[in-house]
Amino acid sequence: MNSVESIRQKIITSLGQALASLQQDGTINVDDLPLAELEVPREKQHGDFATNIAMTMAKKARMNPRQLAQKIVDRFDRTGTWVQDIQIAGPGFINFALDHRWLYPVLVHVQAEDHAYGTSDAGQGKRVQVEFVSANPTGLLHMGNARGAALGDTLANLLRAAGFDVQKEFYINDAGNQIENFAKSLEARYLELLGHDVIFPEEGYHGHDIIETMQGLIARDGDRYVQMETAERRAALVAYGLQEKIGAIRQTLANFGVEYDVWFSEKTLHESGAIQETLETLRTNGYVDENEGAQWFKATAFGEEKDEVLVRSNGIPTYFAADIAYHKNKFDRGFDWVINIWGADHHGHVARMKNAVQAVGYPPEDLDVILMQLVRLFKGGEIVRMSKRTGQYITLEELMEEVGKDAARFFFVMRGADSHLDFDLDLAKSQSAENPVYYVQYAHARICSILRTAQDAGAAVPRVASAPASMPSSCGLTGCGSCDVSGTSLTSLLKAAPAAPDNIDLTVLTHPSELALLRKIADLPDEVARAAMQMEPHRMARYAQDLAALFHAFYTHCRVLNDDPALQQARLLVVDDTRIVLRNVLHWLGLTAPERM
RNA sequence: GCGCCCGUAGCUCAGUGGAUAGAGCACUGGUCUCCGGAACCAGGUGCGCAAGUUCGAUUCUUGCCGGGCGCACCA
Repeated sequence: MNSVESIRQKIITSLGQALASLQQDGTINVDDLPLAELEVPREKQHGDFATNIAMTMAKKARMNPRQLAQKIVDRFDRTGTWVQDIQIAGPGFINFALDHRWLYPVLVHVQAEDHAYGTSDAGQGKRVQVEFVSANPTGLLHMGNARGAALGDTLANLLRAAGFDVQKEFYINDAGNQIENFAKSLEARYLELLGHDVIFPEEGYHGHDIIETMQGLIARDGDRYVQMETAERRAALVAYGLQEKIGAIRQTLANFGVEYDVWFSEKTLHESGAIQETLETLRTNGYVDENEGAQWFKATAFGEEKDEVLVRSNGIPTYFAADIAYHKNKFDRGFDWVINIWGADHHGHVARMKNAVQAVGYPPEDLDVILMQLVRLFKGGEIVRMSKRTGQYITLEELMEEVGKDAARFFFVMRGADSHLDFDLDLAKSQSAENPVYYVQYAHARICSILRTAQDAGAAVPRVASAPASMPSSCGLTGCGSCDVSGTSLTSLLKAAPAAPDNIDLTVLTHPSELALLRKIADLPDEVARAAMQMEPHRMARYAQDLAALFHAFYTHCRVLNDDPALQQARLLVVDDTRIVLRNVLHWLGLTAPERM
C-alpha cells in the first residue's frame, strides 16, 4: 500500500471508530453507520483531506451537520494518521491537515522502487485484454487508427502498472467483403500496371498505396498472374497484398511505440469452425431466428429495435457473426475484463455486441467498449480535409514524419476519448513553449542537467536505504527496453559516484513549492490506478503536465546546488525523485524521456 | 424519425453531488550576478437554455436548442 492510501485508510478507520463510539452511547441514534469517504479538497487551505460524513448523516442523526461534525472531531483518534489539524468548515465539512513530514518517507520510497514507483497491485492480477486499432489490412493507418493506438497502448501500459495481467491484441479483418473488394482493387491495379485496360471497381480502394503494393509484386513475380483464372489470380494477389499490408501496419505501429502480444486473424474463425460453433451456441440458447432465408440474431429479445443478420441468405456469415465468435473466443481464453477501443462511428454496434456476449453466456458488463470521437487535423488554422474513399488522407507514417512520435502520442492521449480531437499540426511540430510535449520533456532534461552538474562538482544523489529483495525492480511492462539499459544510464552513474551519508536530514525541505512537488509525487500510485481502472489514460498526460509545472516552479524558487550541504543533499533527492516519476510516466505514455534536448 | 456522443474562459480542453469551477494558448505587466529563459510570478471573463431530484447540481433526471456520428443480408 502506498503512503497516501495508508494514511487515508487510517483516517477513515478513525472516523469509523468515532462514529461507532457516538452510536454506542446513544449520542447519535442510527441503525447503520455509513463508511466515511475522504476526498482531496480543491482548495489547498481546506487541508489535505476532507469528509462530508457529518452532512450526509445529519438528517438521519437529526442533528445540525456542524454540531455532528464537532462531536465526531471530539472523538477522533489521530494516532498514526499524521493529522496535525482538524477544522470544521462550511456547511459541515471536516477538514484534515497533515503534518507535512509525512512526505519525507515517500522520498526514500521512490528511490527504493525506482522503475516500479507508481505501480500498484490495485488490479490484483486480474486478466485484462485490450484490443485496439484493428485496422482493415487493406490500406494504411490513418488519424483514427493513430488515436486508437495511442489510447489503447497507453491504457494497456497503465493497467499493467496498476497490477493487471494485460494482453494487447490486434484483430486482423482478413475475411469478408472488404477482402473481396481488396482483391478486386489489387487485381485492377495489377492489370493496369501491366498495360491492360480495366475498369476500376466502383467500391474499390483508391489509395495510391495499393498501386505500390502491386508494383512490388510485379517486381518480384512479373506478369505470371495475368494468365490465371480470375479466382486463382485474386487469391494470389490478395495473399501477397495482405502479407504486405499487415507487415506495413505492424512496422508503423512499432515505430509508434506499440507492440502487440497477439495478432488475431478473423480468417481463422471461419476456417476453424468457431463461427459455426458460436452459431450453434446461440441457437441452443434460443437467440437465432430464420427468416427470408437468412439467420437472425434476436436482438429484439434484448429490447433492440430490430434483429440482426448472422448468416446471409447466400450462406455467408456476416461480420457480426464473426465478431460474436471473436468475443466468445476472448472470454473462452479466460479474460476477466475485455476492453475494445472503437471509433465512435461504430457506436451502434456496442449494445448489440454486449447483448451477444450475454447470449453466448458471458456477463456483458465484463466487456467495455471505449468509443473515441473523430480527429480533425488543423494546419495553418485550416481543417485538413480527408476522404478515405478517394484515398486522400494523412497517414500515421506521414504524421510521425511531420511532428515526431512523441508529440503525436502525447497529443492523441492528451484528451478524453469522447471528446473530439483537434490536432494542430503546427503546434505539435513547434519546438516552443506552447507545445506541452516539450514542456514536460524539458523538465526531465533540465533535471538531468542539474544532476550532471552536481556530478561534475563531485556531489551525488544521496544514497538511501536500498530496496528490499521483494521489491519489483522493473516498470512492469513486457518488452520494455529502458529498464534493461539502466545499467548504463545516468542514474547508475550517479549512484556509483562517491556515496553521500545515508542519514540525510529531510526536514530542511519546507518550502511550499517543495512540499507541493512532493505531494504530487506521492499521488502517483493513486493516479495511475485511477487512470487505469477508469479507462482514462488522458489523466496521465495531465499528471505529467502538472508535475512538470510543479517542478519548474520548485526550480525557480529553490536553488538546488547551493552552499548548504544538508539542503543540497535533500534537494538533490527531490530532483532525482522527480526524474524517476517523470521518466516512468513518460514511459507509460510511450514517450522518450530525453536527458538532453 | 429513433439512438449514441458532445456543448465549461477569446481559442483548445480538464474537472467534481459540495465550501471561491481549473490548465495551456492568446493578451498585459513583471522576474535572471547563480543549477538549461523550451522557465517562473501577477493580472479576468465561463458551466447552451429551462424545469425536476437533493441540505447542496456545472455534475444526476427530463424537455428544448446547437454541433458530430450512427440506424444494410457493409464492416
